[in-house]
Amino acid sequence: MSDPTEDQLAALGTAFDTFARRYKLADARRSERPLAELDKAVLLYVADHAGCGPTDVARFLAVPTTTLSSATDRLVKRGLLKRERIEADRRAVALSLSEAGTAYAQGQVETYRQMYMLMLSRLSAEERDRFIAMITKIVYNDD
Amino acid sequence: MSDPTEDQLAALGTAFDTFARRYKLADARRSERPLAELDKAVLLYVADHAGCGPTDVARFLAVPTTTLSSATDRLVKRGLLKRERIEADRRAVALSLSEAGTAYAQGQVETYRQMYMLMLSRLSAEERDRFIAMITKIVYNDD
DNA sequence: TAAGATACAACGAAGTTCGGACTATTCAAT
DNA sequence: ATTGAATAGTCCGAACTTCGTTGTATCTTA
Repeated sequence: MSDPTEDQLAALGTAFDTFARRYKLADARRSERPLAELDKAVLLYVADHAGCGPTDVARFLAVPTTTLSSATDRLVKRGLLKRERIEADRRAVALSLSEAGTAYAQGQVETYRQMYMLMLSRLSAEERDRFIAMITKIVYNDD
Repeated sequence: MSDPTEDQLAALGTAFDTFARRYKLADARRSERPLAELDKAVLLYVADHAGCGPTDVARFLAVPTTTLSSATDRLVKRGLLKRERIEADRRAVALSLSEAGTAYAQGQVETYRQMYMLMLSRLSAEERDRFIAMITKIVYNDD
């Protein structure tokens, strides 16, 4: 298969660039100091992996464990995250969201949902499926 | 036109999520301490807008001017950016890239180019055009 | 020509990242 | 059983970044 043309590459570049600046989504909880980017990522990850350990999260997000420790500290301090020692391995800690953390995560997810909605609404019904299929291919079929 | 389905929204969400983690591109100049995200953005902007002022950049990137001042400071200190008083308005400063800055920017652009290349290479020739058309529609036709 | 708007920079407080050192456990191999 | 190595996490502190406040020229305009 022939290579993409320079025009295509350039077009994709400007599109992504604009994209990134445009869809810099706002925080759920306003008023309070917004969470650090990392903290939000941690929250979202734990939302889908209740009981996981800090190391799991650190590996997934590709940050040093000490950095992740800071993040969980902040989240616990804010009452969004729970840290519990577990029986099976007493060195380990199990992370899970508190009531408030769950609410925050849901708000965040909802915000994303609306953003995606807005994006897809620009495409026709058939285009939507095609677009999703393509971006999925790009994301997952990469060596 | 009917709304996107929940399935579509969910699929797009996971795709983007993975996308963001996967394509966290490395820095051009390794070895030295990597530039802050903001600094890279500034460099890329100035590369395309030689002679612009700090305020322009700040507005474009949506950060406070003081923050941008810090960024230009760092860049100047590293020898990547030049700051020059201009005649027309002596309060103003004209930003432009130094030799090294230009090299850095080019390296960065090249890295992006390769990333886009990798992405598009996953699609067939016709898909590429369609994909670019769609993402462009999404990015630019948004209220 | 004085009052106000502009373009920036200096300073400093508050926060984030992450390497190094340290504690508590668990595992593995005598 | 015992001990030496790996593991899970945390604590500490240095180096950075962000951004509000304050201050300084320099236009602008009434």
